Amino acid sequence: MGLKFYCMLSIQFIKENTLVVIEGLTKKHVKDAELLVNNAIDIDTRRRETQKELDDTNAEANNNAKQIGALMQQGQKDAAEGLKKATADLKAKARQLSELLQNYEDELKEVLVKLPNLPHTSVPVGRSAEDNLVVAEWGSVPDLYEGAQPHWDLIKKYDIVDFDLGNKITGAGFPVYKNKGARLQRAMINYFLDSAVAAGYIEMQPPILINEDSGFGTGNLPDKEGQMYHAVVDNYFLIPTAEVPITNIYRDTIQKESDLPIKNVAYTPCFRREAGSWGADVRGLNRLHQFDKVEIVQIAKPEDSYQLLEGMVAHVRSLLESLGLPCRILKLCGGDMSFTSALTYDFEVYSAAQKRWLEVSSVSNFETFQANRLKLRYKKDNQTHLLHTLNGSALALPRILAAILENNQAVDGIYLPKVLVPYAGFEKIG
RNA sequence: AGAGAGAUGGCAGAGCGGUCGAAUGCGGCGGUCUUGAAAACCGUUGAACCGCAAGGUUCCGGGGGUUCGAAUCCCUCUCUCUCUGCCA
Repeated sequence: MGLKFYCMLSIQFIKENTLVVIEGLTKKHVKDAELLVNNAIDIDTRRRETQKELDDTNAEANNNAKQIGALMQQGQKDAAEGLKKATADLKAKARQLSELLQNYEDELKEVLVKLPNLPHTSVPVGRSAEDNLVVAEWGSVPDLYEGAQPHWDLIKKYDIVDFDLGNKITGAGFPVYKNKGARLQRAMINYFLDSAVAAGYIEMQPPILINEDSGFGTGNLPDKEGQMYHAVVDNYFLIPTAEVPITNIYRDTIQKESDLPIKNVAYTPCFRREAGSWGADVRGLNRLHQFDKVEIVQIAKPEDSYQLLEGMVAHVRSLLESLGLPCRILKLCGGDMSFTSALTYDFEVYSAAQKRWLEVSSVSNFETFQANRLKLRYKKDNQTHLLHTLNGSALALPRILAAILENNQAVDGIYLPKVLVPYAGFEKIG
């Protein structure tokens, strides 16, 4: 009992905004949205009726128990015995009702868990990546010299990332960064962290293994179980992103209004099994099982969250501009958005030698979808309300590295973006 | 890893099986006093669910059990602390 729901959209919201919900779900291409929603409301009605009946039964039993206590003290044993019997019957009835209630709750949860978050009204209609909206684009693709190479050749040429060694130690998708490759990576981590701190984010260093409760909190369990590495002996999971431990810091809390918004930044390695997503065009640093990422997270009052989302977009944009990479921002359409997101901007850099856009950041507002699971709330006018959670990469490292290597290559070596030189301690690879 | 102790409201800390959602202290909020502040004094102060409301139900680490009745008794799990061992 109590709050055992791990559902995402709250049933109250669905009841009060049925049409909006159906419309939103349809935009996300949920099949039979109307049927699912009506079914949920139906189950909830029965659930509430059962709960009322159970509460009444319990109230009566409690009342009896009090009377029995009083009778015993007065020494009226016979009267007490009679009441005891009646109360035992009530208990049996309550047991049945609470089983029934549990059934309804499970049934409801089963339906609700299948419903994704509703898209923000500004989300473009569409089914796939093709329908995403380009909302900004800047920088120009460099003219590469004759004989320019894709990054998977460059890393061999300059001996800065070694996949064979990673294979030997672990397996595919676990590269070893060497020499200036390792130093450049470290430089980027520090640069990204410092930039976020300068923008008002509080830096955190969370655990990179999480327990089951945390996995449920951010919605990575049970759905994406197969995507996380699992340390079976202790039943811990390796994080797929810093979002998971950072957001879970605030699980099951009631925040003070004056502490909002909360802004955190964290660097962590990220681990993804990427089961089933290995394709022909996945080469080199484009997709890895372990990679480094700096993540920004905000927890905000509902009325502020979209403005703060724009602030996060601006922050990521300024990072990318400072690196001098050609870049574009996409507003994802309903069909391409994640299950949990209400609005997502993807950032892509153009990697000149492989002639491809690479996603390097994804900035999202989840509104109350995660907060509902997390029980993350704040108090206003003596009432508790769910908060909004937002996060974004700022930035994911390997693809940035790939783009820098490819775009900045010259006959005599690879030149680092100027902002990274003081961090790296060198200005050229090769 | 071995031995012992413990888990109660924002924190600290009480709680003979019935009158305990829980004493007390601190903190928070509101007020009196004050030119203002402090002090002092008064009041207020957990969460979820059902209900228009009155009110009701549930929650004292998690799960299960005994009982008419459990924060209080029993079982189990998890976690924390102290001592011993081991080790970045």
